[in-house]
Amino acid sequence: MKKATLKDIANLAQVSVATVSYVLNNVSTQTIPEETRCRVLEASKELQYIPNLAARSLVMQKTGLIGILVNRANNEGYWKKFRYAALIEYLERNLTERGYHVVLSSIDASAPRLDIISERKLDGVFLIDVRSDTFHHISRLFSVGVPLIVIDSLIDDSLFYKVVDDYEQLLTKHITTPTSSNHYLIVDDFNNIELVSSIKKVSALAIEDIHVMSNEQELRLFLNRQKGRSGIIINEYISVLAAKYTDPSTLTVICNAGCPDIVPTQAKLFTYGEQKYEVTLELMLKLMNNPLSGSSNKYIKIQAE
Amino acid sequence: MKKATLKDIANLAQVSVATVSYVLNNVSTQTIPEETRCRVLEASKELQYIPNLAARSLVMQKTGLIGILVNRANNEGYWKKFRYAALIEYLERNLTERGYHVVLSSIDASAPRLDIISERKLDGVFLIDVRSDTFHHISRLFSVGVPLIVIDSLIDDSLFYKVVDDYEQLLTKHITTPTSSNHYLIVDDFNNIELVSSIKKVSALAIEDIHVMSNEQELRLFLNRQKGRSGIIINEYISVLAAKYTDPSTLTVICNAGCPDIVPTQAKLFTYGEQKYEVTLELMLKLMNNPLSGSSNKYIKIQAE
DNA sequence: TTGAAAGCGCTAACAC
DNA sequence: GTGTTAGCGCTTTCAA
Repeated sequence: MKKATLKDIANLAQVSVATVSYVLNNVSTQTIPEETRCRVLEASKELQYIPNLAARSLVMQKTGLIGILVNRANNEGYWKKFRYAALIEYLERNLTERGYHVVLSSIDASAPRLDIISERKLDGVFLIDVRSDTFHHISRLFSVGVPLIVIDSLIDDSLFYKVVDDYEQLLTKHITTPTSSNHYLIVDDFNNIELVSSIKKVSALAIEDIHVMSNEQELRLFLNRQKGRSGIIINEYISVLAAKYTDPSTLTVICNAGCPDIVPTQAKLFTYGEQKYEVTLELMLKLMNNPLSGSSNKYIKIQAE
Repeated sequence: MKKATLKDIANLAQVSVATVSYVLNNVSTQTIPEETRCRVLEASKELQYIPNLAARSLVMQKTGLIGILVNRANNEGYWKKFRYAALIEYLERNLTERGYHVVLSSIDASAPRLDIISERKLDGVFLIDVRSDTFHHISRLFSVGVPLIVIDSLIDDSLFYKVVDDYEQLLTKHITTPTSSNHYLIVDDFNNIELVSSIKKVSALAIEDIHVMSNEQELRLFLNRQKGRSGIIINEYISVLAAKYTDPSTLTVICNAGCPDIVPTQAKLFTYGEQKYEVTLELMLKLMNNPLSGSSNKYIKIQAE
């Protein structure tokens, strides 16, 4: 009933553990006669051998584990809770497909502990919506040399790649045209306040026309003050809430949670979706193959669709 | 630049690795004088020591890894994609809080490979929405003795615990009362068809009054045939879609995705939520402490709120 | 072509 | 009290 090991196979097949390892891993530098190869393979099948990846990791210095670390605060609104569900699902599914295993871990936004990266010897890390004021904790990780991609966070740092939606392009070119600037804007409440500030700024709207999401009550109060105006909302889940208090046809929704389907039908919408996920994934795969492959510009800006 | 190990600390503190291990793990059977304890602690701090959990796992035969395995098919509707986002978030957050690390892995619903459980030596496993016709692959895992909880799946098996929403109680007691049975029902498309069948059956509705979700087009056609009737919908994301084609005030929504907030405001709703998650988590914690703690009834039925 | 053996970093039994 | 040492299961060098 005990799990079979290389040793068990070696015993059964009457060879050494080394040989078993060679066969099972198809080591190209070794030439094994078909006869022994078969004996080993058969024994391994009979014993239902499954390798122990912890042991392998120890010697290989590679774990095959990729971390997705999401900054979370207590009692988040559901729009925050679901904001990264689609991204996580995409990354996980594609990484799993490629033979990696994904470790999902929420980290306390106000006191991030990233020990998991070293403890588990993660081969790569996605760090999502991180506060920049806590980011210095992380800089020492670079010495560890782990490929790390920061998502949805503006950070003053030149070491790590950062994938971030290009709200500027969207807000200035497509939405707030000079001729129709009588808008209000509802901004998603990212943990990374620099991102929030940046969005506020590029919107070129007055302070009183901008609301940063906090809770339903505040949202309602803000919307009540905007009667008759049209609005831009970042995060489709927030738009669902907003539709309770204002006419959806006056809304333009910027979908950053990968679920445009829930946007009220009368609203106009833009989405950051699949494409963002693809870019993020490809970047990670590239970084893991060649940790030093680095362009000087570490910001990857995603265009909306 | 290289990661520090116990040996490095031992060298620096002028003690043996054993002593270092004792100190760092607060081994109660050993009595260490304050003086050496400090030396070790200091050295460990200076070298920024972080334990290698792969090595520890190897000797302890415990990895501290919990798997959340979600059956997924290709090209799923977004209602399926988001169905377990809240559950996963809850389990992950609470498990992480307790010092475990969560491995998230989608497995191909039509050809599940559960090697990950043995490979990674997971200490516990949640298996979500699994097809029963592929479940026999799994039975041998019990010999491994891994605590495994099956979620949202009716399975003919007496070994594993199964957490499942009690649709029967809800449908018979609360919704389809004898006096108002002129309903239609839209059922979420679980991979576990036994669950779908069971829901159909307990609803006591005629075949033509039941629609199993497949895609938006089919949903629309079905709803067009139900003009003027009231309907019950399982899965709040599907209800959003349905609201495009029918009057939301005629709908009763059973929320199984943890996001009742998106349900159209005019609709009536029931939810399976937090409570389900708590029960699932507690069961796992219990099972991990005492793998043999088993009541004979392996079905845990969750009541709606 | 095969195998003995060193060692990845850690724990714990046992000797001193 | 502290250190020595035997593993945990695996890969890989080097010798046979």
